[in-house]
Amino acid sequence: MRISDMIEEFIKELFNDDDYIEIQRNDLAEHFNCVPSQINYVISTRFKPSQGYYVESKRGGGGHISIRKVNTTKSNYLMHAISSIGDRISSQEVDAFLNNFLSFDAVTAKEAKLLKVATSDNVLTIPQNIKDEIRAKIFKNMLINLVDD
Amino acid sequence: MRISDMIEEFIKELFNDDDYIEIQRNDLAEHFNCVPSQINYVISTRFKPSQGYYVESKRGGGGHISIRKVNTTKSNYLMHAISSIGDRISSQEVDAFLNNFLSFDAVTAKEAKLLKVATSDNVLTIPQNIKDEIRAKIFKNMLINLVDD
DNA sequence: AGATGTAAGTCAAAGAAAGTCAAAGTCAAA
DNA sequence: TTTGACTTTGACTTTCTTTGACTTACATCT
Repeated sequence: MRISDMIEEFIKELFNDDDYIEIQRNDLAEHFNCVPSQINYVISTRFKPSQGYYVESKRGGGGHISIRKVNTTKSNYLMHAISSIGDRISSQEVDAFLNNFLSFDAVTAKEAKLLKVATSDNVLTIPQNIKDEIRAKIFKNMLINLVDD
Repeated sequence: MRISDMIEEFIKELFNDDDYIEIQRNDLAEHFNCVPSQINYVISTRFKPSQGYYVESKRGGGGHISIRKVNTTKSNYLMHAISSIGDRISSQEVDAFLNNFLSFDAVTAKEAKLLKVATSDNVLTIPQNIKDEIRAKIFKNMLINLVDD
């Protein structure tokens, strides 16, 4: 397992029932025996706003990185997500959305699987320049069908 | 015996009782003393949805190829349909399939809706010459994920 | 205020895997 | 014996991760 994945997992476990945590970048890096900037990498790839997290930080003495889980109500969740998706989306971003949808029970596991497959890179073997655009269309249109039923 | 056949066999043996495996492309290539792209060849010719497999992969450090197998022993209705679909399919044909699936209760109404949307002409705004091909890929890959075993 | 130490941020290079595509090879069937 | 489908190979590309040198911001103590 990649070190980044372990760090991600570790951070996610820190949210115990709370929706807010603070971490020390250097401590965490030391704990995982990696360079501090690896923490930044993990945060910027796995705790983006599109993944349902809001991150702030403070430098200097007593500095820290704080991460807040943004939660919206289940009912608004999908609609909100749909409108936040632009004209293009990568498959990693789709994954991130799906993880959130699942943790908020906004979709079922089976639905998530279908959403993922229909938008996956392996399946969407079309030219790069239109891939993310088509993916966004498929994704959004499928999601619309999952809103209120 | 062809090297591709040996690789195919080897991979199939990795599913021990499980229906999910992860492989390292380079390791496997080394094990068989072949170029890594040979693995891609084997996977794309022998582990297609019509053969009951769903494939995903990740590049970069810690990357891998994952293959999920659908248990087709009880000659599932959907499975049968999947293998009957060729490399291309029109949206009318999709509709016909969906109607059948629904009347046989092979999929739920919601699932049918998702299948339809993901493969519809309105959503799949890509060049005519590849449209039916991509539609077939999306359709088959979604279906393989609905086959429950 | 200025100096000093403590944290976090940035960015690009290096490394690790997998993907693509087309040329060349093989082999059986027509 | 030619053809065409299938296989093998390798050069090149893309994606993701790890690492480290350097920068910026904040806090505290003279």
